[in-house]
Amino acid sequence: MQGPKEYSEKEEKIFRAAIEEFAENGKQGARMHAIADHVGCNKALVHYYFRNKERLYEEVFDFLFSRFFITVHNAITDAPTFEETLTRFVDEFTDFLEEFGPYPILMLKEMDMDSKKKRFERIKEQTGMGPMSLFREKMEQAVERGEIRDLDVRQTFMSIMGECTYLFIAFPVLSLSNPEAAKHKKEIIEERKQHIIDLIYNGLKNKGLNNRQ
Amino acid sequence: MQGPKEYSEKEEKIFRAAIEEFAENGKQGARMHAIADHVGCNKALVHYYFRNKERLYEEVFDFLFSRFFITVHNAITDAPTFEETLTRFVDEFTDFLEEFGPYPILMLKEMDMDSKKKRFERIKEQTGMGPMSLFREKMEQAVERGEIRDLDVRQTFMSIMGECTYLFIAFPVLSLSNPEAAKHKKEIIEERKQHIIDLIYNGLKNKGLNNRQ
DNA sequence: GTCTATATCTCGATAGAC
DNA sequence: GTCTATCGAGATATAGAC
Repeated sequence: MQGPKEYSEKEEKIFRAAIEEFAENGKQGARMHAIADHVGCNKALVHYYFRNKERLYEEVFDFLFSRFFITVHNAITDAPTFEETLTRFVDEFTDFLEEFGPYPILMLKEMDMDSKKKRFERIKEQTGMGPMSLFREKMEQAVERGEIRDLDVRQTFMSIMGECTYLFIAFPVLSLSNPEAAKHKKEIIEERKQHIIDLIYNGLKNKGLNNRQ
Repeated sequence: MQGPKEYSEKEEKIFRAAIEEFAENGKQGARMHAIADHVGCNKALVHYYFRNKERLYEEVFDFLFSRFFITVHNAITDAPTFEETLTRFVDEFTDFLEEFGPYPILMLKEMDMDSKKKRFERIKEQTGMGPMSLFREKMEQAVERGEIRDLDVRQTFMSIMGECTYLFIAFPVLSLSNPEAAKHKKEIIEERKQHIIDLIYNGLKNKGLNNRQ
């Protein structure tokens, strides 16, 4: 994992710890001393590198947000079938969630509209077409060649994102009925990917007029 | 909306405000004075009724958690087709999320395993069979009568929950590209319900051997 | 039950030695 | 760059009048 700018080794460690701490406890719940402890240094050093909590949070937010955006963007590629496009998308987005947890998604609530809009625009400039437009393109092509049904693009996009994200939200509850879930996390994640691809692709697939009620 | 115990009028108002405040800002981010302000009373009164922040939070958690559990439980009913079972489930669960936001779901992360397990068991006693077992029953019946495919129950359950929940997580982002989203929230929610039911049911439906690749 | 005033505490932030 | 010590803001919590 790389930070957004060039970080010294210590700085990088602090930044990583900050990502974890914010992800675990939210903006307000995060504790500067917890970040310091995790790295094995003093609070003052965290302030030395990142000035204050607000700036540190913003830097973490920017990093995660652009990572998220770029991941989703890159995950939508050309492929001969929409099934393959979907497979790659679910695969890469889930891997992203595995690395950073569902927090990058949940963070979006914590920013005021203006900041969000600004950051959104800035990243869009860097990556060209937004993820949604890209996804729309692939879906519409698949509809045209008769592979899938003509469903609302936004809704479908939300469905995929939701199915992927939910595993990581529900994991603590999953662990209740299956205490060893944490051990088999990798396996569970791979199973989940397959299920999502199967269920969604089947839901989208065009089965011809006589099969559509 | 009813509180878990018998509340006096004022107590109930404070409790409601607390739900909102915790939902908006998380456990640590919530402010006692914000709750008091919202009700139009003094901080001291909040303490008078609920002793301290920790207890208040736990009471809110318990209330939301059992509401969630009971909603999901009641939403899974007998119906001649699985499509109807699914429709009712998506409808009721989404309404629950509309009322309380995605927070009840996210709160599950904030409790330690032991408390969670205890609360889980307690509610299970009250409601009899857990939601998952109920859902399993309905799905297996539908598989037997050839209505739907034989997919993993847990996975399918997660898929539905995820698709429903995500709208409320993504809403702040939705509002970015569509500033009037907040105004049409009701409409958007109803559209989303329809999409979810359509996509999932189509994904589950058994199309006969020759249509299964 | 409800308020004002205040005590107590937690945590972010800074000063200053090394 | 890194630490110790400490300040000060802001929040929770309590005491005590009404």
